[in-house]
Amino acid sequence: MSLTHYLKNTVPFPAEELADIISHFERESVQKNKPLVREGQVCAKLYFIEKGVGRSYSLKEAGKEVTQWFFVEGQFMSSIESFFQQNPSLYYLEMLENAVLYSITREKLDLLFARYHNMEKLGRLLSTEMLTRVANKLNAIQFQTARERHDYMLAEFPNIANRVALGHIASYLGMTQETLSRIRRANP
Amino acid sequence: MSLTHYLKNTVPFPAEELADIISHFERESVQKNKPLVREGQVCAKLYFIEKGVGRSYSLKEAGKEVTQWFFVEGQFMSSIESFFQQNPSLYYLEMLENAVLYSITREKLDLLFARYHNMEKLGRLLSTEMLTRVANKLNAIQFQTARERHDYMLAEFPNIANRVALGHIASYLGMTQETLSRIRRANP
DNA sequence: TGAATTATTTGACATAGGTCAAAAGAAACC
DNA sequence: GGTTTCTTTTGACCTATGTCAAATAATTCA
Repeated sequence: MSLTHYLKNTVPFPAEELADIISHFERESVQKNKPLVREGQVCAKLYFIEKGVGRSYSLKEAGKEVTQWFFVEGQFMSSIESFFQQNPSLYYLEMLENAVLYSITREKLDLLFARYHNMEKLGRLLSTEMLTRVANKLNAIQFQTARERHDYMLAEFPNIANRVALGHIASYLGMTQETLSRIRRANP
Repeated sequence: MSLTHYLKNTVPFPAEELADIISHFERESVQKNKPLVREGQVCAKLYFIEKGVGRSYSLKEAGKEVTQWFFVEGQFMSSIESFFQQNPSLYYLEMLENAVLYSITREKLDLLFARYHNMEKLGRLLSTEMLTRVANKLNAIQFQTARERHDYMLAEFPNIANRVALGHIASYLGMTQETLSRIRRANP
């Protein structure tokens, strides 16, 4: 889904606002597995994914990678707390496939928030939506068994199973890859 | 903390905007343990807590209550997804102490969002802040041991331990009350 | 294509935290 | 103030999922 399309569908921007907003984004082609942000850096940009899948992850003891979130086409991607609070990021951000992104810096975004009431509304709606998604995952992680969490994931990210490594999904779901592998075997 | 004070501290509202905004809220004294919202109802109001502690919780098998979140003085409280998406609430909402709240309906809030760009910004900032909090809890629940989660809770809700029942805190932290009791004994 | 690398599956065993039951302590109420 | 009710603690035992290690399977790339 294109950025223009996405914006129009979310808030009814007048054409000239839309054009100005889009003009503040920059198109980027990025290669898979090249970190967009590293842990400890302040995340400088908010990305919109036109094509590709991305993830945020962190390194635990013994260099073990733990995936925190997946981002797919038609979604915004960032190390959200870092980008909005300008704190050092707790996560790495990378694309898992060669991808096409549209990026915007914090300054430009703030300018757009201040300039257009509609844009501020978009920001509010996106935050609220993300809040709902994170709350859903929290619910899954806190109250569901490994198998139920696997089902939650299929609903939240349909078809991601075919695009990303089992180990990434397992850590996203808070289980080992051995456990996920056994669940897949048991679930037809 | 009063609502006026809180609003002023978050976004620099001109005095007349502030007065108009405040006038759309209603002061309510509510008794402890009386549900403000029941599971399955659409949550009609957003509350600001001037005095008291509240929680959201749901009923699991065998009528077991599971606390999902705590809300303290100077915070907004609601069944957030229900209030903003107008879906049936997944949770009950109640105060755990006799309390003083300021409430606003969705219609009035939407009117304020549309009327004042500043208000939209407040909404965005609150969403983002809540998102950060939920993400922090998710991180704790997913990656930390029972003992570390207990420490996370002390940081997120300092001093709540003295105000609410151990069983409520245990279920909030995703552990049994027996486990929380043993942690408290072990941690001086 | 075939060797090297990386990802997934399988098996044997360990453990944090759960469950169930009962005792001890607090709080509420007549 | 003593009885009832609710909350917290303690103990014995159990289980879902983790850990470690090794065997397959799938990808990558010379």
